[in-house]
Amino acid sequence: MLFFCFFDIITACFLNEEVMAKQELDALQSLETLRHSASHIMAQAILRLYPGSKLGIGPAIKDGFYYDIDASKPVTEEDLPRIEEEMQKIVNADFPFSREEISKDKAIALFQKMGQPFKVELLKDIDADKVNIYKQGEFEDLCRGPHIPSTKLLKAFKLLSVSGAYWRGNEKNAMLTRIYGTAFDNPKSLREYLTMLEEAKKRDHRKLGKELDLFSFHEEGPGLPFWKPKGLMLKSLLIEFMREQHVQRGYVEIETPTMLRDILWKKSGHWDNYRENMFFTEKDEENYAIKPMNCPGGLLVYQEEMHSYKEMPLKIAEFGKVHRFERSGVLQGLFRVRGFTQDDAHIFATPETLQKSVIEVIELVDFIYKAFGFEYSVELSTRPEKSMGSEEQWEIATKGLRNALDFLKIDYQINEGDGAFYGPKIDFHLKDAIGRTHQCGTIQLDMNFPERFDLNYIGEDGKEHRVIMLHRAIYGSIERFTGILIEHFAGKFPLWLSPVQVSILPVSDKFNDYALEIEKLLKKEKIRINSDFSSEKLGYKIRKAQMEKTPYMLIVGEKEVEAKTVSIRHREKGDGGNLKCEQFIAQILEENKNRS
RNA sequence: GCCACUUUAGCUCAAUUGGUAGAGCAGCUGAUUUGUAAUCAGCAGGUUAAGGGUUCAAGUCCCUUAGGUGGCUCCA
Repeated sequence: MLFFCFFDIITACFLNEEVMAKQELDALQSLETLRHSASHIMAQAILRLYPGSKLGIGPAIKDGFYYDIDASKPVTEEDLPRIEEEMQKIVNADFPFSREEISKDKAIALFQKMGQPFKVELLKDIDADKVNIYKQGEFEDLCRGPHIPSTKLLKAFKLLSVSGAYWRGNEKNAMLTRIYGTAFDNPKSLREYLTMLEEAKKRDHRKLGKELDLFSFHEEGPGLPFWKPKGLMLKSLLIEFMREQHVQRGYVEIETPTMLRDILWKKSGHWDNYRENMFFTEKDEENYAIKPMNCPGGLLVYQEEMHSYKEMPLKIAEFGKVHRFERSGVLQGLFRVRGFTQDDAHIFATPETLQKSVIEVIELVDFIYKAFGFEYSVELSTRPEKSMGSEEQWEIATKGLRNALDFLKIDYQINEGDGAFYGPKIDFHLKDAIGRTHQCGTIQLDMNFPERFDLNYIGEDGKEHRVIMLHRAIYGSIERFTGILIEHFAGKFPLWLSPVQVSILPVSDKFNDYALEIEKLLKKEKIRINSDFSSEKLGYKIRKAQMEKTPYMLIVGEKEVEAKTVSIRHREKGDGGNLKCEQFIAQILEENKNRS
């Protein structure tokens, strides 16, 4: 079908048969090609409007494309419409994309002459004799291709934002201007994508956090969230949910100090490897570090006594508040903060109990994520270049994780060389209501700490053995997870998570007493309620409760007082008729219990 | 940290080319006693993020600081 018209002609001829075979993949590929061509067209437009600009790279990315440019004049978001107009002219001109293969030396000379130093630098790094030059109209660019046959095929595009980006991502290099855009093969898809972006903006947890009065930030503490009553309720409920699971699954819980002397951090290796990200404080000539992780403190607890293989796996949880110095530019709402609570746990295992322990954690992750309606994907990361331990240790450790995944028949992707320096790990990426993914849960096998802290247990043979240690977090950062939940539910939390579950709305203050009676009954059942005794009309009270996204509204007036009932209004289903108060309580308790 | 943008009442936003800072909502007071998404009236609310400069005159132009937003290899 339409697929190959998006390929550059030569490639298309080559791939013709295969293309037919793998339509889906090729649809993706054609979109990628289209976007890549869009980035070339944008570069052409920019060179027209900003002559003398130097081009970096301009790839297609997941949802669009970008081009990095050292612009001759600063480019701001206000300039984007003009650039779009110029791009449209290029599209209308129907320039064919043509490919030419030339020698690398010739290409270097060509781009030198064109005054494109970044391209020259790229060329010098290319390990081939021949390179491709793509041309459309007066514009030519070094490019692997493929491209669409003609500029006219770019039917739906939009430039989105301008930002800074270091040349080749290195802070020591020049800062270029990166212009982001997106393109689709039809206007409808583009519209849908832009609508999705709008939708994402509406459910931005920073916006909803303010509107729903959940949390705040202050200049006095950049990256340090303040939890307000309703937000803290959310956070506490998440912790409570996890604690219930801990009890079910044989965890114990501890709490270790927020700050500990530097000697600990020197021993743990944080002093050498993580100091840049830590906060420090000093008193009586002693240096203290505010903990960026809970593990070293937890290890001191482990070390307090002898451990037997009989207690393994030993599962020690800690909802620890950690602080990390994140660079000011990377802070982002609750997603990236400097102080956060982890649902941390350390599991100490023997080689015999390792696999079982991993399986248990994976099952817990599955249970928790499903409770929120998240789908998720799993990644296994293996030994990186710079790492500690023997090949054999890594082999056993990685196999332990892999066997657990295989045992549970879980699909996972392998990230070769992406593990931590101290061990392999399994990461969980959850998918939210509008298709975005977030990395949250992690299981990391640690071969470093048991060595450094000489952590042992007494085996069946009466001898000391090195213990195996797992770090695990399921929410990850509770702050971040809360942010994700806010966006996932767009602020409409399920009943069990709603800070206010029921609003009681008397039709007029004549019925306040009856409302108070109902309130009492609900409070007894620990239902979180909020009554509106203001002298406003019912419509106003409903609107207010509705905007606060309260799941249930109970309207009480003359009819209800007489019949001893409540009129139920659900935030989405609307008027739900009248029920006896006890009936409503039974219903809501059931819903609450099921976390549905 | 770096690049660009940004910061006006508690919140959302106005304020011609530089010429006395406004509105809605929220708050408070009063009236109203209300039936499924906003009752009416009045009051109060600001060193325009902070500091400096240019100017007869700065919310508006320039500089510094702080906060926020979008980004900072998804590798021709």
